Amino acid sequence: MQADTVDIDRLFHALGDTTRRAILDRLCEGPMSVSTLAEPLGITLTAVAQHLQILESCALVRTEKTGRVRTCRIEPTGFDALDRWIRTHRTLWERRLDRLGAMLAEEDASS
Amino acid sequence: MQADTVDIDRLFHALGDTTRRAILDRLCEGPMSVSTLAEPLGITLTAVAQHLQILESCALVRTEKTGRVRTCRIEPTGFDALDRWIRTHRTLWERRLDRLGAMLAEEDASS
DNA sequence: AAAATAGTCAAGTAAATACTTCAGTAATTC
DNA sequence: GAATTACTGAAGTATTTACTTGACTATTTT
Repeated sequence: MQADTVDIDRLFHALGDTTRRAILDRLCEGPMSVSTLAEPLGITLTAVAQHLQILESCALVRTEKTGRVRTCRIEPTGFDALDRWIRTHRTLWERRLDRLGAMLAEEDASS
Repeated sequence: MQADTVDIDRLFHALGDTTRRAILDRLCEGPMSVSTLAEPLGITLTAVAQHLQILESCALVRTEKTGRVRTCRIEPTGFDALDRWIRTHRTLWERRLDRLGAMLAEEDASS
């Protein structure tokens, strides 16, 4: 497993959870504290902090503590990595499907 | 949780596993049987079949049994759903970041 | 300085996940 | 028709995951 693979693993894992996607969606409204973020989620502050650690570990969120308040905001870096993965794989898959299509067309022509 | 959300949950979960991504990558070479697919993975046929069920349940793979052989191939439907999710969210996030940028610019101008 | 607020840390728990083994079944091949 | 091949199904296990509680620290507010 290469270094790059680990990141993609973490990214997909991070995004595979409804609560974490809800946190990301919420952060689209703008930067906010952990408590504010937690309020409508119906889970403990501790749980939210745990989710934030995961989101931060794959560069989907950035947080910064000032005084007693930790402010969270969206970080596009992780998102870019995901986008790159998708683009690469879409290309590979489409190339494959194109080849398949060409093969079928050839079969048709020769029948 | 809406129907759409369930699908995205399953998609990300499916892609968050190294073995399943390896299966997808392998299937770029073309359609192949479960045994052929399993051979270089170093896990049992049963485990591979379980992964395939997951990949099939979110339309990343399509399989078809003829005789005693089940042939697996890539299915772009699930991939399209993922791409849509990414595009939508990229837009939302970028819009937010633009607003932030504008706010910072305004601050600069007024100081 | 006392009380309230915002978050953190450690430990525990229930459920989910990625496997396994072993015993089938159905389709080929010899 | 006997042996082999390709897969399927049920059941079990170790690990991970998403949470919880409760005790703690550090920062504001009063």
